[in-house]
Amino acid sequence: MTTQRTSRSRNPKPSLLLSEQLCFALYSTMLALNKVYRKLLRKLGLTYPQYLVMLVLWERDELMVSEIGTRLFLDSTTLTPLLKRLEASGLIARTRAASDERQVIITLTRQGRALKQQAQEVPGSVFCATECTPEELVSMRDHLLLLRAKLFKNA
Amino acid sequence: MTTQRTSRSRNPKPSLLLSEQLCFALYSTMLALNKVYRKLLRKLGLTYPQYLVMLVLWERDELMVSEIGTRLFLDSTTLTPLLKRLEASGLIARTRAASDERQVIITLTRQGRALKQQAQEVPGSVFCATECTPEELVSMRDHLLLLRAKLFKNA
DNA sequence: TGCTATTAAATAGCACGCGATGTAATATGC
DNA sequence: GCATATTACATCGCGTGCTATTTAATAGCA
Repeated sequence: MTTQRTSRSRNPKPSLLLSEQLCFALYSTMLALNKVYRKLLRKLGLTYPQYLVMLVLWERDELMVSEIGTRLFLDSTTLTPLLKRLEASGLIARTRAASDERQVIITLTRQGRALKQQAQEVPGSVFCATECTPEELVSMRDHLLLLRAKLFKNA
Repeated sequence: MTTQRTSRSRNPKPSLLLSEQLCFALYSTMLALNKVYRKLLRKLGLTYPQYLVMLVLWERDELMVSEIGTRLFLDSTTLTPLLKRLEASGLIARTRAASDERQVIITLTRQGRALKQQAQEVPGSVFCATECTPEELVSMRDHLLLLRAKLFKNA
């Protein structure tokens, strides 16, 4: 048996205690966030990952599958079926690029562009659900982005 | 078109810009974290959610499914098949409680208890992958726990 | 030109995570 | 004591997210 120390003790060491772990805090907060989004996105007919794809396309239309993947840290394995569902919903179109037949270009349909109006209220609703100040949220975001970069580097 | 303001502007308002969003930072950091864990847990034959269940059981053995669920914020829909897989791996046993036949009591097997030794190195490896100071990690964890509580309240 | 390597996306299979629903055991109310 | 409600799990179906593999198109190069 090795000695367990909590991260609150004088000489903190990583432990197997669930309550101590940043990772579980991250994981379970993500579950909570998903719950909030599920409720908000239900009226838009979107899941959270689908919403993320729409956010990307509302910023810049006509992207390759892999370009969307780069922005969202997802690969074609995840995106291909997701994009087919968005296509089936009538929000996007998938067309092979003429210049390079390997590429599938994702384009917003009129309906997909129109959905942006309904989505405008989502960030505000999520903001309210967090009960945080903008400063707190920006601070957490920036710390997370730093952590994300390091985790990807060491993955 | 409504005016978009970034959260860096003087009067911050929640926006549809991906790069601005705490939620995407949380989501994508979770993906990165999962990558790190997958590599570490592969030699233990565990997924991250399975690892979480083992953490709970290593702290306290002989728990009901719903007690594990309460600790991990997961319900029987997720846990039942997961626990069956852990049972198939020989790490836990599932037995109906005599006092209340509705309850399924989860018990560690000898092999499940033994796995704790191999798991001892995991938190340290993850800690290294974060390249953060313990103080930074504790601070992020506590901010996340606060956020989690608020999100569950408003879900 | 023709052969090989690389790239973009898709497919198959597995493991979550959850909403909706079902089932069996226990608790409650009259 | 018996009908009803509640509780604890389980089942079904769907949508990710990933590993391993496949297919088709393009690039590179002798």
